[in-house]
Amino acid sequence: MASVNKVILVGNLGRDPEMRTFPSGDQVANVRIATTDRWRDKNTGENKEATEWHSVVFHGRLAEIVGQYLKKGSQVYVEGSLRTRKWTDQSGQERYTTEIRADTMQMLGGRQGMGGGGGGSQGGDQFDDGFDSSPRRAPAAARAPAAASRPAAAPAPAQRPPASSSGFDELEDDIPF
Amino acid sequence: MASVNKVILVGNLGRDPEMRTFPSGDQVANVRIATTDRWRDKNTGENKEATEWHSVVFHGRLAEIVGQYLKKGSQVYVEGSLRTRKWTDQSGQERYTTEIRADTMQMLGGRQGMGGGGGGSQGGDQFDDGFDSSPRRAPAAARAPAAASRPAAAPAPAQRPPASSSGFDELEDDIPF
Amino acid sequence: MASVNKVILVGNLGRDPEMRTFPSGDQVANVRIATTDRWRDKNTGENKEATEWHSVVFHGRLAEIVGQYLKKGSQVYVEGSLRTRKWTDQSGQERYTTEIRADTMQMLGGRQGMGGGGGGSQGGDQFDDGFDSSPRRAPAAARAPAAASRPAAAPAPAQRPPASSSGFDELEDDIPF
Amino acid sequence: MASVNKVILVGNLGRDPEMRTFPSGDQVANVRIATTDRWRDKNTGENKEATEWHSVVFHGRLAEIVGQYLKKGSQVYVEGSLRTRKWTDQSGQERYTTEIRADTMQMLGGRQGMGGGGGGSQGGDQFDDGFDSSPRRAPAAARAPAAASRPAAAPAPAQRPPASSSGFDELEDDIPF
DNA sequence: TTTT
DNA sequence: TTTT
Repeated sequence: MASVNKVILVGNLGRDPEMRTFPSGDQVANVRIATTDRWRDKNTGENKEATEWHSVVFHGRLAEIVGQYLKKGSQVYVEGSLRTRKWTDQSGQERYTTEIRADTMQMLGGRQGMGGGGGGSQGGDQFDDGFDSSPRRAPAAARAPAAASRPAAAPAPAQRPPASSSGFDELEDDIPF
Repeated sequence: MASVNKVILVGNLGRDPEMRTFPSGDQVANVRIATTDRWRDKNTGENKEATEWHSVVFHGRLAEIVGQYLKKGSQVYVEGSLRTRKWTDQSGQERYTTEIRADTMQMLGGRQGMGGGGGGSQGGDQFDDGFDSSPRRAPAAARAPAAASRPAAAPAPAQRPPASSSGFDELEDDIPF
Repeated sequence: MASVNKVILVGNLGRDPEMRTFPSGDQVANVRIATTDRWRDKNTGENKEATEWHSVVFHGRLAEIVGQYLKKGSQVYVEGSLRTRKWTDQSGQERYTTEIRADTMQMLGGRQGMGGGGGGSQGGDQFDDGFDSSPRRAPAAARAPAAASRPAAAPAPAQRPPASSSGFDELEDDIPF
Repeated sequence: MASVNKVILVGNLGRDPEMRTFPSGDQVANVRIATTDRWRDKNTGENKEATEWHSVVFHGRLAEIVGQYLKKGSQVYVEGSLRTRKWTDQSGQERYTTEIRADTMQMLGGRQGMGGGGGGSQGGDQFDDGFDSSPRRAPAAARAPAAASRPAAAPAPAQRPPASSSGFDELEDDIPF
């Protein structure tokens, strides 16, 4: 059946990416992204705001880029799809966590939000290392793998949802997100 | 801070909408929408598929339209934003549910998936009854209220997440979704 | 520089796709898609509508699917990017034509709008023939080539814009669109 | 008929906005936005890039914000819809120009790209003057008017397309864009 | 937990 | 005509 499952976010990282590396060398990056709505209350005239936090998962080459260039505070554009994972908590109850699986990522807003220590000329945010995460013409490696397999994540008995490991069988380093 | 929080879905209703009506007459519609990915496994060559289920909440005039025209199986285009609600389950544990708050809705694919009993000419899906849910030029009533207030939903002590009631204080009829 | 150039359409084909085949066997499909806005005039209370026509270009495997399954009247979801081509008309003047280069396509709304003669069970629109044009997990062949080259189309001296032939050098059959 | 006509851009202004003011005081802003794709050529291995230029039209309160805060070089997120206008050139020939009518706008990337002279703390891009152009909860004034009427622009006899003036009858100051 |  |  024809279907579309698409998420588009522009927001800021709440903290540095959580990286996990697989024995194969493949990486997964988990990131928390904040989006904030601001509006004026019709009745009271007050300025209001509400922040939404999103869990975003990056795979493969995209994860590497995230680990290398993003840090707490970075502003990013992310395009991906929703995935709700089922897991079992300590008490044996089924629980659900909704994540965004990223397909593309664009760094926004100059170097101020970039990781990697390098100062560099404020105002730029270009990658000069041969990769490209443009939505349309990016090399395969800079986008999510197009037709990855989709095994269920092995759920861990935890109170917090287990880290997403879609598409991989073993974790070298399982930092819960 | 500049931010974007946008979801676009094309999928089918898993069951009829769950409607709730407020004393004011305002309505909320909760809907489960399925999106299905199909792909061929690179290694085995097998055809695979995975279905994702999304909880979508409609308010106001949009909710009325949903209640009137959509039913189990209806194919829809939905545009909205992600909202994660926190609630407390029976055992006192904090839990989270992620929903899509719909801003616009478009019925797709002819009358076959429409509610309301009417047969009508198969193949069409035009509305000729004066409302309009077009993304760009819809009358205010057919889109989500533009600058609604955003009080926290009053969480109910339940094992399932309480029905979303953002923006309203009292439920006339609280069907858990 | 970080950038995003994205178009999302849901609309209907104004006529059957125009197909062109290259000596290599590659195909290009040109399609005209109508989107219609309806709204009620604030001042007069009249119902109004305006139709927008979009030129959409499909390449490679996507073009083949379009040629095989879409026809006049088909309802489709298209995701792509904007491209403005420059060409020279008969009088030597520079002119510009804006097209949407499609990355993904989803057929909507049951078989009523499908080409290929087959009747089939009205109401469904599932493909069971091994291809997949889902936005996320589609096989490479059903999406636009990820990193195609981008030579300028060779402009033809015509009053109408020449057919788009980005990425190809020779046309076997040059039907102007 | 159900339809969607949506454009999402992240790019930079090629020059300062062109502002026009109507006798009523309403404003229109015309902006040129560049999006750039970069990719590595599969065959030659060369880094390539192509820039696409988009004409974007803002109305009402959004136009005012654009005039006040954006300038050449500003990085923006724009959401809108495609509109192709027909006009007649000097020689009497019908010509077409495709524009993006903006519905929402988000400034990206800190103050480095902001107009208005003010230096301020680099890295910020917040508005502190009571308006809000957030996609979801913005006050009506900061988004495009929801149900504006849609009269055809009065075409001017020019070699370049006449400036877009959808929704307005008279121009106080007609700077061609 | 971000950002302004 | 932008940006890196």
